[in-house]
Amino acid sequence: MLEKTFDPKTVEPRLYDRWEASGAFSPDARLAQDPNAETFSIVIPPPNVTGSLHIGHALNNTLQDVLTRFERMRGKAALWLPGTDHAGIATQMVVERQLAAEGNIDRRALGREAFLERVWKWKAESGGTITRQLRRLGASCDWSRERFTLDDGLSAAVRKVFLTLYKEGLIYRDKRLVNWDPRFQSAISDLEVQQLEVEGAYYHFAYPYEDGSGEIVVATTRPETMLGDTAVAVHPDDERYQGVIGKMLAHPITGRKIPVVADDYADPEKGSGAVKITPAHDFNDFEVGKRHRLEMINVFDPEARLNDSVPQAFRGLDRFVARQKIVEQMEELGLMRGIEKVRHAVPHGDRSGVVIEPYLTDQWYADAKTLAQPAIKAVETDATVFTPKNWEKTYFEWMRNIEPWCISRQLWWGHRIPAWYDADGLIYVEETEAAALAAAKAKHGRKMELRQDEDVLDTWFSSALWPFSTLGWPEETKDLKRFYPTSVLVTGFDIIFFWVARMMMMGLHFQKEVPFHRVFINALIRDERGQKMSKSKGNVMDPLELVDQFGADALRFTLVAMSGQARDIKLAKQRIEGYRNFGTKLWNAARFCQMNECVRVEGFDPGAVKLTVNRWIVGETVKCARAVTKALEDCAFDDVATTLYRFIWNVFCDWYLELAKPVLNGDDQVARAETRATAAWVLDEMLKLLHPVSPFITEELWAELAAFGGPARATMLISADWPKHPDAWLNADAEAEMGWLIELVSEVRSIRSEMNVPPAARAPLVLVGAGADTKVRLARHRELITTLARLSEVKEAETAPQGSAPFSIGEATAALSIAEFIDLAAEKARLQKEIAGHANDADRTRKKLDNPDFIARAPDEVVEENRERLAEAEAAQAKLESALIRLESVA
RNA sequence: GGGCGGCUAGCUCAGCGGUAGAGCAACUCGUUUACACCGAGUAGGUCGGGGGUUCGAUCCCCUCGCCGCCCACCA
Repeated sequence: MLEKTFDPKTVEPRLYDRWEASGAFSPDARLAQDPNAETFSIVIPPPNVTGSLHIGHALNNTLQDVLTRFERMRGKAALWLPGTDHAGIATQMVVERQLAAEGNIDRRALGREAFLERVWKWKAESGGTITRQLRRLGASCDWSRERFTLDDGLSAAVRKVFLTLYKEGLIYRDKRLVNWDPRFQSAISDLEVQQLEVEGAYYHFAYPYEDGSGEIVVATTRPETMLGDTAVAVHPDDERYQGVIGKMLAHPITGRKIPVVADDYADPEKGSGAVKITPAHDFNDFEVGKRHRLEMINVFDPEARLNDSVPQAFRGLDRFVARQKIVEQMEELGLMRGIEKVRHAVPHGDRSGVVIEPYLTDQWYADAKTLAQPAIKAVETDATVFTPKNWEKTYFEWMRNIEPWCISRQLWWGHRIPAWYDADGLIYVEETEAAALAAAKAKHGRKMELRQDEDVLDTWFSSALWPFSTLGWPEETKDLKRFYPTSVLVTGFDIIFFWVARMMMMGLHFQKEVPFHRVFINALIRDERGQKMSKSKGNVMDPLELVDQFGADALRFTLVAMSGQARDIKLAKQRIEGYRNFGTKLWNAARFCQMNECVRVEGFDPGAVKLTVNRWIVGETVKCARAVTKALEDCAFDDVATTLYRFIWNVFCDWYLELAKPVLNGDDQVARAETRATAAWVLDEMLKLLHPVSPFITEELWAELAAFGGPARATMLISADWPKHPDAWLNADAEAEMGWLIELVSEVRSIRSEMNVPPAARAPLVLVGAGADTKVRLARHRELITTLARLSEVKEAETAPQGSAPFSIGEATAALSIAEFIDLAAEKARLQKEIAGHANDADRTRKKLDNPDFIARAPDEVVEENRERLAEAEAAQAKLESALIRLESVA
C-alpha cells in the first residue's frame, strides 16, 4: 500500500541512478533496435564550468528534458547532448581571485603555463558541480556524450574553422579601435559592453588659433583624451566657421598644431557646432580621422594610464586622475569656458565593471556581415523558426546591422589562436604548429623559428560551433549525420546575439544546413515582485533548495506551467507548493486505485467498455492526450501543464473516481471489473502523459502499480510508449450524458449549500417535464445521482412539490424537496437572481436577433446558436417565474 | 534616438472577432473509509483611457497614458 504522500527525497536519487545506469538516456539502444528510427536532438546550452545551477538553468533544462522525454516516449532516437563551456573570462577570473586570496599572486608572475595548469586543476575539482545539479533536476541527458568546449575534439574543430575562414578571407587581422577593458587588458566584443548611465559633465574648452586670431570652443565629457586630439571638426555648411576651415589651432596643452577640418560628422545644432577629434580614442573620431588622414595618437597604456606620447607632467597618470588635472590646467590657462553637469551613458565591461576605452590595437576579426547573410535568409524562409515568433524581429534587427566580430582576447584561458609569426612578422595560420613550421620552411627555404599568437579566441567562437563540434565534426561521424541539424534549441533571449546568431552563421557556413529547426526562447525568471534576481538584492531562489523543499517534480511542473508567451516569469514559492499538492493529489488517486484493486488488465480494450462513465472517461482521456501532444509539439508548455492539471484533478479525481465509487463498492461484478480495468488504464495513460514534466512521481507510481498484483515493469524510459488513441474511442454521447449528470449534481449541491441544508440531510429530487432522453439518463444514473448529490431518492412528477427549490436542467425542471430547510426569503432571492440572469441573457440575445444586419451578415451557425440560446433562456426564465409565483402564493 | 513587450478578478497569468477563464488569496460549510498538501459552495472584472473598422471587439487599426526590456558612437 502506498503511503499518504510521495517522498521525493528518498525516491528521486534512487530513480535517477537507476535511469542513468540503464543507459536509456542514450539513443543508442533505440538505434540498435531500429537504425532508421526517426531522430530527435537537442544540444544543451552549455553552462559555464564555473557555474552552479540557478533558477534560469532549472527552467531552461526542464523544458529541454520535457521535450526529450516526450520524443523518446514517442519512439524517436532522442539525444539530449550535455556539456559545459570553458567560459574564458569568467573562469579566468575565478582562478585569479583564488590566487589573489592565496597570497596576492598575480597570474603574470605565475606565468602562462603554470596558470593554465591551475585552471585545469580547478576545473577537475569543481567543474562537475553543475552537471551533478542537473541530475538532481531529473535531466535525461546522454552523459556518455558529454562534451567540454576545450576538450581535444572541440579544440580541433575550432582550429579547423579558424583556418578555413582565414583561407576564405572571412577571418582577418586588422588594426582598428576595439572596446578595450583596462582591467582584463583585453579587447571585448560590442556585446560585452554595457552602457551605464553615470554622472558626468560637459567641459567646454577653448582652443586658440595658432596665429592668435581668437579661439574655437569645443565640449567633451572626457578631457583626458584631449591629449590625443589631432583636429577640430566643423560642419562644411556651418556659416559660423566658413572662414576658419583649414586654419591651424595650437593644442592648449601639448602645443601641437592641429587643423580645423570640415566634416559632416560635426553637428551645427550641438554645442558650439565644433567638435574636437581624437581618432585613437573615439569610434566616430576614428572615422573622421581616416577621412582626413589625421594622425592617430594613442595616449593610453593597456591599463588606461597615460603613456609617453603625452607631456611629461601627465605620464603614468590614471585616466581619471588625468581628467582632473587637465581640467585644472585648462582653468589655469584661462581656457575653461564652462562646466555643465550631465547624466550620460558610458560604456562599461559587463564582466569587469570598469569603463571601457576605445583603443587602437591589432586584433582578429570575423567578417560577420558576410556570414550573416545565409543566417538571415534561413530565418526568413522558416528553415529555422523562433518560438515565440516575435523574437525573429530581434534577431533580424541585429543581424541586418551586424558589425565585424572581434574574436581575439588577450587572455590565457581559451583556444589559443592558431596563427604563428616568423621573425619577419609573416603570419602562418595552420591547424598545428608543425604545419606552420612546414609552411614557414617552404616560404623561406629553411627552417624558421616561429612564435604563436599570444591571444585566445572569444569564448563564443567555440560556442558557435557547438551544434556540430559536439557531434564529432570535422569527422564525418554517424552522430553528425544522424543528429544534425538538431531539432530544437531552448535558450534565453539574453544570448540570441551572443550565441544563437553565431551558431546560425557557423552552422550554415560549415554544414550548409541550419543548426536547429526551431529556437524556443524561454522566459527570464524574476522574483514574485517582478525584480530581477540577484545576489546583491538577496532575492535569488536556489533551485536545489526548492527541490529539497518540494521535490524536483513540483519545481519542474511549476516552471512548465509558467512558460507561456510572456518574456518573464514571476515566481512565488506558493506556486510551487500548489503544484506539489497536485502531485500529492495524483499520488492519492493512485492510492485509491490501488486500494480498490484497479489493476491493469492485459489486452484491455478501452474502445469496448460498456458503462457510460467508463466510455466517458476513455473519451476524456483521448482528448487530454491529444491536447497534451499538440501542446508539446507546439512548445506551448503552459498548455501542457494546465491540460494535465485539469484532467487529472478536475476530471479524473473530482468526477470519475467519485462516479466510480458506487460501482466499485457495488454488487455488479461485471461493471466492477470493467471499472477497475478502466481506472487502471486511465491512470497509466495519465502517468505517461505527465512523465515528461514530472518524471519521478510518475516513475515511482508506474513501479508501485505494477508491483500490486500486476507484472513487474521496466522503467517508464523503456516501457512507456506515448499514448496514441483511435478516434473511435471518443464518445460524444457519453460526453453529453455525463455533462448533464455533472450539471444536475452541481446544481443540487449549489442549492443545498445556499439553503444551508445540513450535509447529513437527504432530500428527494423531483423531475418535472423530462423528455425521453432525460428519462433514459435518469434511469441509467439514478443511483449515482442519489449518492453524489446526497439525495434520498429521485422521482418524476407532474408538478414540483410544495416547499421545493427548482432549477432548470435541459428541457426539464428539477426541484429539490427541502421544505423543512427552506427559508422563504432566501429562496425567493435565489429564484429572482436566477430569473434575472436568464432574462438578461434572453434580452441581449433577442436584441441581437432583432438586428437585421446581424441576421444578414453573421454566419448561419452563429445565428442559429443565438436562436437556441434565446429559446433556452426564455424557457428557463418562464419555468422559474412560475415557481416564484407558486412560492409567493404559499407565503 | 530607434526597436520590442506588457497593461484582463485582491495577486500571478490564460484567452486574442461571437456575450470573460484558471491558479492562489478571501468568505461559508464540511472528520462521506484516496487525499485537510482535502472536499462542497460563494463572492469578485465598464478586459489602462479615447477614437475607428465590423452585424458584433478584451481580441483588428489609430491615438494617448503609464510600466518594463533590448539596441544605439553623438561633442
